[in-house]
Amino acid sequence: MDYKQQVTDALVPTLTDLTPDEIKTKIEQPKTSKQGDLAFPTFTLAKIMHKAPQMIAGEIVEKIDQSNFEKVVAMGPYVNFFFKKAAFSADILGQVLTDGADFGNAKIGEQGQVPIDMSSPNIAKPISMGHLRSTVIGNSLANILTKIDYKPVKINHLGDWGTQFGKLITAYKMWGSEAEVKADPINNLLKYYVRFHKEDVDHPEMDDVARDWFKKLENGDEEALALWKWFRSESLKAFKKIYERLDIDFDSFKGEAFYNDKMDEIVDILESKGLLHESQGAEVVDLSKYDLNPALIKKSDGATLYITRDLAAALYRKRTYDFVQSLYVVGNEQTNHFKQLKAVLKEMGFDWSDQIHHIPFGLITQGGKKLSTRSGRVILLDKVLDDAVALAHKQIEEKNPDLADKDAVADAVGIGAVVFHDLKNERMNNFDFNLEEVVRFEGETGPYVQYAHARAESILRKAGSPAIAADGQALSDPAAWDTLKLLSEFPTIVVRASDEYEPSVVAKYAIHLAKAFNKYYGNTKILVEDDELHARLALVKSVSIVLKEALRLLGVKAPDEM
RNA sequence: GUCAUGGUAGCUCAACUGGAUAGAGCAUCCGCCUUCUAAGCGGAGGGUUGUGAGUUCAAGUCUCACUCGUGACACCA
Repeated sequence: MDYKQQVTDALVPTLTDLTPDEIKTKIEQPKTSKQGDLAFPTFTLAKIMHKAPQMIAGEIVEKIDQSNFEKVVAMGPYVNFFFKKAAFSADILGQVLTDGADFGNAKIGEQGQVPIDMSSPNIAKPISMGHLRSTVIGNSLANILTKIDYKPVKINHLGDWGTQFGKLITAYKMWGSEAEVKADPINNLLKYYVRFHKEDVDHPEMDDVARDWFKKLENGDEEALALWKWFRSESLKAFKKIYERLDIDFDSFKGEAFYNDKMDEIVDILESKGLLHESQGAEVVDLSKYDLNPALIKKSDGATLYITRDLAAALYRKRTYDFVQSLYVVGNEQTNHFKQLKAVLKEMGFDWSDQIHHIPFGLITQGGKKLSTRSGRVILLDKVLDDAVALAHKQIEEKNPDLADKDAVADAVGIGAVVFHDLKNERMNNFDFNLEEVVRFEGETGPYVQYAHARAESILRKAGSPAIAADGQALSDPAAWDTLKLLSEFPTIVVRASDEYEPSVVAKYAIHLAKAFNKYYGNTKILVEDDELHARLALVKSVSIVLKEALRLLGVKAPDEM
C-alpha cells in the first residue's frame, strides 16, 4: 500500500491549484507520531490563494474525505494525516511475514554487474583498522546491491606490486632470514620494511638498490620473482584468516601484479591517440582541461605507476564484467587519483568512465595522527577483534553465564561491535581510534541491536514458537505504532543506502528500530492471553526478521540468544 | 598557495536533502529486576548549529566572504 499516494488522492479534490505530482512531492513525514503519520504543509499555497497557511490547512480539513484515515487534523500550517492503525499494521506485518528476509528486496539492478574494489591490503603488511573501513563498507554495499538485484563482484585489489617490493627485497636480503619469515611472516616482513625506512634516512643509496630490485622484478628476474611469490602467498594466508573472522569473502584476489602484462595496451592506446607527452623525462597525460595535474603513466626510468595499473584494471573489469557501475571503496585522500583515472579514461574515448564511482571514506587516526605502516604506527585489526571478543566473553559470563554457545556468541557480539561501529557513521567522517569506544556494547551499538533481536527471539521461544498467520494481524495498540511505522520504512531505507552508497543509513535505521522495539518491550507485556496476542507476536517476529536482515546487510550476525 | 572535505550539547554523532519546539548515545544525576534477557526502560540537566552577511513565507541545510581542523597537490599507493 502506497500511503503517500493515498494522502495525495485525498488531497487532490481539495487542491485544484496544484497538480497531483506537485502535491505528492510536498508531502512529508512529521518528526514525531504526535504530529501524525504524514503531513502536508500549506506554505506554498498561501501565495497562490492569498490566505494565511493556517486558514488553508483548516479549510482543507473541512473539505477532505477522511474515511481512509483515523483522522485528519490541521495543526498550524500543516494538514496532518493519521493512519488507521489496525489496517496499517495488518498490511505491514503481512508483508514482512510473507516475504521474510526478502522483505525490502527490489528489482532495480536488473542483474547488472558491479565490481567493487575493496579492502586491498598491501602484501607484507598487516591488516590494520584502516583497512577495516574499505572492507566492511565494500562488503555491506555488496549486500545492499544484491538485495536490489545487482550482481556485485567483490574484488580484493591486493597491493602486491610496486616499488615497495624493491625495498622489501632489499631489506630481506640485508637482515632477513627464511626461518624468521616462516615463523611469523607478516610481522617479520613488516619489521624489515620499517627498518628499511629507518636506515634509509642516513643511507639514501639504499633507495637505488631498492629501485633496482623492483626493476628486476618487473623484468621477471628469477630470484626477485621467487621472493615476491613467497611473500605474497604467506601474506595472503594471514589475510584470509582475518576475512574469515569477519565472515567476508571475495570473488577475486587479482591484485596489481595481475595487470603487469596488461599495461602495454594502455600505453599503446594513449600513444595512438596522441595523449602521451614527455615531461621531465617521464611520460604523462596532460589533464589541464580537467583542472587536474598531469597523470604520470611512466616514470623517467620507464617503470610504471599506480595509475597505469589502475587504467589497465579498469579496462579489464569493463571487458570481463561489462559492468553497469564500477565502485572503488578507497580512502578520500585518493580522490585526486580517481579524478585523474576517470579523466584519462575519458580522454581515451571510453564513455563508460562515467560509470566509475569512487566511494571515499574518512581517515582513522590515532591521537590525531595519521596511521602509517612505515613509521610503525599501526592498529592491528586482529588485535582489536581479539580485544572485542574477549570483552564480549566477559559480558556473557556476567550477564548470561548459562548461555549455550558462548564462543560463537562472543565472536558475533565482539566482532559485530567493531564492524557496526565502523559503519554507523557517515563514510566521510574521520575518526580518532579509541578502543573503549569501538568495543562498547551499550547505547547506539551493534550489540544493542543484536540484543533487541535476541529479546524478540526469546519471546517467540517462550511463546512456543507458534505458527503466525501472515494475514489479518491487526494491532491497534498505540505503543506499537512507532515500531510498525519503522518496519514499513525498511524498503525505502535499502534503496536510499544504495543511492548514497551509505551503509550508515542501514545502521542508523537498525538502531532506530531496535530502540523503538526496546521501548515497546519495556513498557508492554507481550505474552498475555488476549485478542491481540497473535498480532503482538506477529510484530515481534517481524522486528526479529527485519533487524536480522538489516544486520546482515551490514555484515553483522544476529544470534538468537546472547 | 590551490583544490577537496569537515566545524551542531563536555565527548561521539543525528536531523528523511528547505519546513513544526535542532534530536540521540556516552559521561553526570535520579528512578525501575517476586512480570517475556537490566547489553534494557523511564526521567533530569546540558545549544547563539565556527563567524558575518545574503536568498526565502521558512536556513543546521542553499549563496558569498572570513575563520579553524584534516587531507591531497607528478616520478608512493
